[in-house]
This record gives sequence, structure tokens and C-alpha cells, in this order.
Amino acid sequence: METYRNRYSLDVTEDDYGKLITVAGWVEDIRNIGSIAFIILRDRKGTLQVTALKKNEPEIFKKIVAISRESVISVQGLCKKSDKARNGYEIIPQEFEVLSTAETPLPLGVVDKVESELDTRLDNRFIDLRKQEIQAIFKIRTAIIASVHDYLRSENFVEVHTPNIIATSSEGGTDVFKLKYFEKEAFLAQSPQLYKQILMATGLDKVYEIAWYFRAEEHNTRRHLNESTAVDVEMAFIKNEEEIMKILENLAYNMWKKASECKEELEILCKEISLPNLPFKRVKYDDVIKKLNDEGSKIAWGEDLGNEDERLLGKIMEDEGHTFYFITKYPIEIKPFYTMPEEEKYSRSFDLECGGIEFASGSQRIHNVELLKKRIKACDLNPKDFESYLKGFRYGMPPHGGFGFGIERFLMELLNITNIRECILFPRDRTRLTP
RNA sequence: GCCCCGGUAGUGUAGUGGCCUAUCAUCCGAGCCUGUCGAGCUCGGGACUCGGAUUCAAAUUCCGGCCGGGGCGCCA
Repeated sequence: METYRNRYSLDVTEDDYGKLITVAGWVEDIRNIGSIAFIILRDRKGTLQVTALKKNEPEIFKKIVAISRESVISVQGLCKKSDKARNGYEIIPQEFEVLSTAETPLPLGVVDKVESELDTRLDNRFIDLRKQEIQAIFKIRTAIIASVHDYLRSENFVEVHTPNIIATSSEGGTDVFKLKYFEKEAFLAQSPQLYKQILMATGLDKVYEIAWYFRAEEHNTRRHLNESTAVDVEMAFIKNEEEIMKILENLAYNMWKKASECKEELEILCKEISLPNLPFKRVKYDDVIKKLNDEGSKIAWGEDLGNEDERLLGKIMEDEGHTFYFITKYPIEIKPFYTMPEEEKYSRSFDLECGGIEFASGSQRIHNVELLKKRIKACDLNPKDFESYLKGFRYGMPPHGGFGFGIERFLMELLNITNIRECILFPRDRTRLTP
């Protein structure tokens, strides 16, 4: 054989009928009927059938019926029109090569009639990902990320890559992963927050990063990962947070829209996606508290929304016809130190929520170094630990703001996936460090 | 970090002191079968998370470890 593959299963057309073609992939199933045997061969596009008759090709027949499921093979054969085969054609093998033999039994069935637990699937993620419905999640993920690049570049954002190994924790407070950096102590970045802010002092004005977030919090839920990804955006010369919210809602809309265009994948997942209306509803924190209290929540002003409250609000907003909505003007005391205060007790901050789940969190930032130091102290942190960050504010820092937008959370809500671990290839959670 | 629940063949499960030489399906192996497509049929294979305790007797009760699931807090 000159090549292992010159057609994918679903790319075969009527023009190929009667011709020699070469296909390759994984043996999904073998059905040996005695004098005739079928192989269901799977590649990234779908499956096709290889049909072998014992009397015509006894040698190939013998090899075919002996192969184990999920082995990798390449087959050259006659592409024959057939009403009995699902794709309308089948391959009559002339040459047959086993590229890799799968051991038996499989740790996880690809097309078995029993479900497997998520833990088993994650332990054998490479097999789990052979399922088209699992692949569909990541194909949609690719499409979403492509839309992030498309949209933000169309708005003249510059893509950046900031360090993941950093000297101080990004936002203080929450747990960070410690590591040894030669003779020094370092941390894994909780987010690119401090660096994307420093970049606002450069004149790049608009930056974004598809960033890794590392969080050492010992949570054990279906909504949390210790290593996750996000779209981080920061932009300068803004008058207020509304300018950032406009970018965010357009970004979210574009991501949602792009996902809705993944017809094949959505069909595999049996999902339908309807587009939200722009602009998204803005609700002030004060009004959120009122709404929640009216519905029986005991939340007091000044508290952050708990999980139950977030879900309740999601329901309330849904009833009012809003899937996506912003919660704005949070009390300054429940926001991180870099958040721009407003009036006495509020802040120029916002969260983007969808159906009771927080997708993104952002704000206008403080650009005055003295105010920033004051806020750092007020949050029980030491300005000395933030010296290299603060330096960026001393030699000309324009007003700026931005947000972080969790990609896995977004996918989860988009596709109604109940466990966030399904939305990332190799999840890192409280106990999982492999694969 | 706190609380609740669980761990039985490769994968999923049934079994809550003796009916267990542990159920069923899937899977794996052998055989039959010329159109399968959740193929069918026959035969075979394979498991009680680990350590300790209670008991005449433990998959089953108790204690501890390990592993897993869920919730809360925190967050994205």
C-alpha cells in the first residue's frame, strides 16, 4: 500500500464506487457470520464497513476475524455500492494491514452496551475520546475559541501570553500552588490579572489571553477544577465598566453563535442552541438583593451570592426572559483590591451570569497607585509583595478594566453538561493528577 | 476545609450475617452460521478496595487507611 489512508469514511462519494480506495482507523466491531465477516471501521469522521468473503479472500478473512476490537488498521479495497451497508457502500478488502493491536479486554468499551463511570472514563480518556459525542464537545470548544480570536482581533485586541510561574499570588487571599523556583519560592498564577494590568501601561491598549488558571482550593464539586482555562481581557482608556461589558456581551454572543453553528456536533449531542438577545440585561447588585429577598432568600446586603442564591436569581431572570444578565455595582468590600470603587460603598464591577452560573467577572480597575496601595492594605495584604506590579502604575497608567471568562463553565452551560470535568481534556481536581 | 454517601469480574450491576461454589448484562475466549448493522445460538472465563476487630459463621456488622461520588464554603 502506498498510503494508509486516502479517504475518510464520510468523504467517500459515488465517484469512488468501483474504485480502489484506502481507509484507516480503529476497529469498532467485528461481526463474523461464518463465511462472511464485517468490520466496522471508525475514523474521525464516522464509520464505514469492510466486508470480506471467506471463499474469495481466505487469507484476509482469517486475519480480519482474528483482530481485536479497537486495533488500528489500514485497508485497501474496492469501494462497492451496497444497499445493505449503512453508508451506501462497503469496502471489499484486497490489502489489509494491522498498524497496532489493541490488548484485550479494553479498560473501557467504546460502543459497549453498558455505561461507564466518569472516573473510569477519565482514567482512560484516550479511549473515552474515541466516542464521537465526547469528541463533539472538544470540536465545539475549538469553534468557540476560534470565535474568541476572531472577535477580539476584529476589535484590535493583541493576543498575549503572560507568565504562569509568578512571584506573588495574583489576587491574594485564595489558595495558590507553591513551587520551588531554584532558590526562590514561586507560585502558579491564579490568573493573568496582574500582568494584563501591567500591560495597560505599555500602549498596547487592548490585550487578551487564553489563560490557564491555577487554584489550590480544596473544593470537590462538579463545577470546579484546580486547573482551568479562561478568556482574559483587559483594555485601556475606558470611561467606565460599561465599555468592558459591551465587549464581553459581544464576545459571549459570538461564542454562543459560533457554537450554534456546529450543526454536526450538536446533532451528535442531541442539543439545540438558541441565540440570546443583545444587549444583555443589567441588574444592579442592590436590585438583585431585593429580588432575592422577595423570593424568600435570607441574603443580606454586603454578602456575595451563594450557590443557592445564584440559582434562584437564574430562575427569576429566566422568568423575566433573560438567559444572560449582568450583575453590576457590587459592594466594594466583596471585590478584589484592584477593583475601582464608586461612591462610598460600591464598585465599578460586574459578573456575567447565565442561568444561575457565573461565566465572567470583571471591573474597571484602580489606576491610581496611592488608592491601589490603600485598597491592598484594606484587603489585609502587604503592598511590598506587589512592588513589581505597583511599579507599573507609577509612570503613566491609563484608566483601564477587563474581565476573566471561564471557558469550561461556558461549555458546561452551553451543552448542559453536569460535570465540568467533561469540558476539559485532562481535568485536574482535588485528587486527580493523572492522566 | 466541613458535611453526607459509596467501593462486588475488563465495564456496569444484584446481593444488608448462614440460602453465595456471588446475580444479570456487557466484555473476553472457543465453536456454529453467506448480509451483519444493539447480529443470533451453544459452551467456557473472570470479582467481593486494603488492614484490623466482632462472630460458630462476614461481600454483608464495627474501626482505620486508600480510592471514588455529591453538597457547602470559595470561586471561573
